[in-house]
Amino acid sequence: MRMQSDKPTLKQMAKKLGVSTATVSNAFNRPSQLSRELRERILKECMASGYAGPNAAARSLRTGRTGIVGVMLSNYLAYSFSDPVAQQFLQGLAEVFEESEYSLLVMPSRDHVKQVHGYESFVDGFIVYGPPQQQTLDQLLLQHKSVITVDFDVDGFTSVNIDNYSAAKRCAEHALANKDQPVAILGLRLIAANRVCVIQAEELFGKESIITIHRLNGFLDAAAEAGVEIPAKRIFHIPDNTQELGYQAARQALSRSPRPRLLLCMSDRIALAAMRAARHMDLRVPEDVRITGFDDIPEAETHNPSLTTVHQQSTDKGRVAAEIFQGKRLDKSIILPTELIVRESCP
Amino acid sequence: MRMQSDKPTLKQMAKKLGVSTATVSNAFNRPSQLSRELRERILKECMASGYAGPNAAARSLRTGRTGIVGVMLSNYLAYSFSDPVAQQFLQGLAEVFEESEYSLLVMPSRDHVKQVHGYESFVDGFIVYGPPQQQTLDQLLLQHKSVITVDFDVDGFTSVNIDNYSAAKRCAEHALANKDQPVAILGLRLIAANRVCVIQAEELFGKESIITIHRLNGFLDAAAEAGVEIPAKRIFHIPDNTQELGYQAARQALSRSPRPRLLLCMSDRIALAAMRAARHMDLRVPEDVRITGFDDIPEAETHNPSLTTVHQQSTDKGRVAAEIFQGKRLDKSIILPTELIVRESCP
DNA sequence: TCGGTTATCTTAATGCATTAAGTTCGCTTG
DNA sequence: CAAGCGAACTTAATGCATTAAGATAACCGA
Repeated sequence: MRMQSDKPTLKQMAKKLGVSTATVSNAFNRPSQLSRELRERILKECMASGYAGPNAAARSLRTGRTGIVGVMLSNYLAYSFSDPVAQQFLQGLAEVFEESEYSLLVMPSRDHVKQVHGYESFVDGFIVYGPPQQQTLDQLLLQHKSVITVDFDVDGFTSVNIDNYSAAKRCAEHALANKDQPVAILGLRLIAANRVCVIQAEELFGKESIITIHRLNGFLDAAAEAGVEIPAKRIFHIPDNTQELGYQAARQALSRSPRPRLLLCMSDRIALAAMRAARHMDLRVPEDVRITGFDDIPEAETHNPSLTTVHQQSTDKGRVAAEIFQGKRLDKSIILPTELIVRESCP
Repeated sequence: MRMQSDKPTLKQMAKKLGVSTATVSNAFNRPSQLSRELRERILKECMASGYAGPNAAARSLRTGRTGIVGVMLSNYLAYSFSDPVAQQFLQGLAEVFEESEYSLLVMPSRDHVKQVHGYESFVDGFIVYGPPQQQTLDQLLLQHKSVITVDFDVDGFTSVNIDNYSAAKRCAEHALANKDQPVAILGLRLIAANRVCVIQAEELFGKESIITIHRLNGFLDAAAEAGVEIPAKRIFHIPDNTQELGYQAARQALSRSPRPRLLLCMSDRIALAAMRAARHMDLRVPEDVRITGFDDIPEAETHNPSLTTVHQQSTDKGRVAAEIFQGKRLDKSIILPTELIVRESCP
């Protein structure tokens, strides 16, 4: 196959300059290996000839590294870029990787086929944020590159995570202390359905690895211990962490009779949407309905009323993942702390 | 140099399977070129042997493409991921590229040296968001790959932009209609200083290519036409689009005597910070001070009081850039429309 | 039965650069 | 002055896969 472009190659430059390829290569990569004058002459000529430096693919082929980290986001990219928690995570990642030689290759993990047989395997390793499909995981295992998983655990990979169960339980314990009933749960990605709905208890089997299930169990165990029953038909499944879907679910939940007096939400976004829904239904928060969130995104504090929620260090998750990836930390897997933040929405 | 890893290669797999390398390659890339049974046998054996597919660097070396788009953000990555406008832009990009074969390699454009001699040149082309250093631009020109610039224009590159001058002018015309004086401008990245300060008129020379200068000129021309004077010492430079810096600048501006009765801000983030500053100084918006923004980020609408601002289609910027990049649009450079949105902060 | 397809696989040229090891040569040093 | 050394280059092996073109055998229609 002929290259359509007529970009010069290192070899051509060497010939034109009357030096060896090694010397041209060194001019770009190891300045100490040649005289200053020659190096300058080479760089000047390259610039003049439109040679922008060694071909990255060829270089990588030789050296075996690319300087690129794959960031696999367990959702559509467009979605991830709009999610406050994912944004904070990316910020943390970027902060650390930016200081090293690494660039970030962001990719969604939905479509496993493209990813693994595709050009994405350029990367030196992966940071996997949220659980991808099993098939994608298998492929990742095959690549034997370094892989850090975030917000889920898989045997054989180092992970960065929080204790979702305990955090959720702690939050629910606080919220349930006032004995308000009934209680509804606005849950995120509990089952496979792609619309808002209540769940069937048996649908949850075999999904123990998902963080939202951990949170659900935390809620339910706290309820059980408090002697409060939360039937499956008061547990709502929301397929994605968006305002719109959260609003929808909240309206449904708040329309049930008897009306819930406490909404346990699995994310701040959902909780904020629920507050909006409550306002539109002329319900006061917290007087008529108490609401708790999860994540502690910036708006949780500034919103009126402010949101009682579980604080998690999303930015640190990114930082830590990046540091472990680069071997700047000795930890194997790590569990970051969380903290219950009590504010106005559920005092 | 010996590879430390013992990953199998396509050649080794071919040998082990007793077929040619071409056949193994075809098993991965062109299924129609071999029998179903053989293909399955090959893929199975590869999986079993831990061969995850053709080496991306080698493949790319042959084919000349990588399936990766470089997204060059004119700032620190961590910053860009936190900026609402950049986020929307990235969403738009992601939406379109996600549907094609492309992955996104995000990189900051601060440190030009690494970028261009580095592994980043893997990409098939660049989307450059915001103006990078001149040196980076020169390097980009050298690479003769396809380059789309966003929010700035450079000869030889296709661009996606808005008419910052007219939009700002239109906004200022509206705001100045009520003759409130004095007026201060909270400007973004007008000069090189890395702290909040007022500008010296002569510092602006030679920076005509920057969008914030266009906005500034729009503000100033509207003021001139309205017969309002805005001296340099009432034009504030804010080095980055953050709440904190915006707040700082707003406090400074509102502390001047006589106190400004109108703040023209170059971004919504700054404007929102200014509203916070005003509140902390017991000033009512818009009664005591009117405030306008730029961008129309989501919070502009939900904030109380809501923000008068210039709406720009940030997500579309990303979409359009991605489409042009892929040749799905015939446009050369394009100017997206903007719209003045009058809300409570400056009715 | 025979030339012509088709399906299936192989041969071998090629893409571009890195780098360990080797060569020159001028210069220091005992 | 011979040996030794360092600076400045060159040689050549190597990394891994793609793909046009060729080979082979089975199959097809007349």
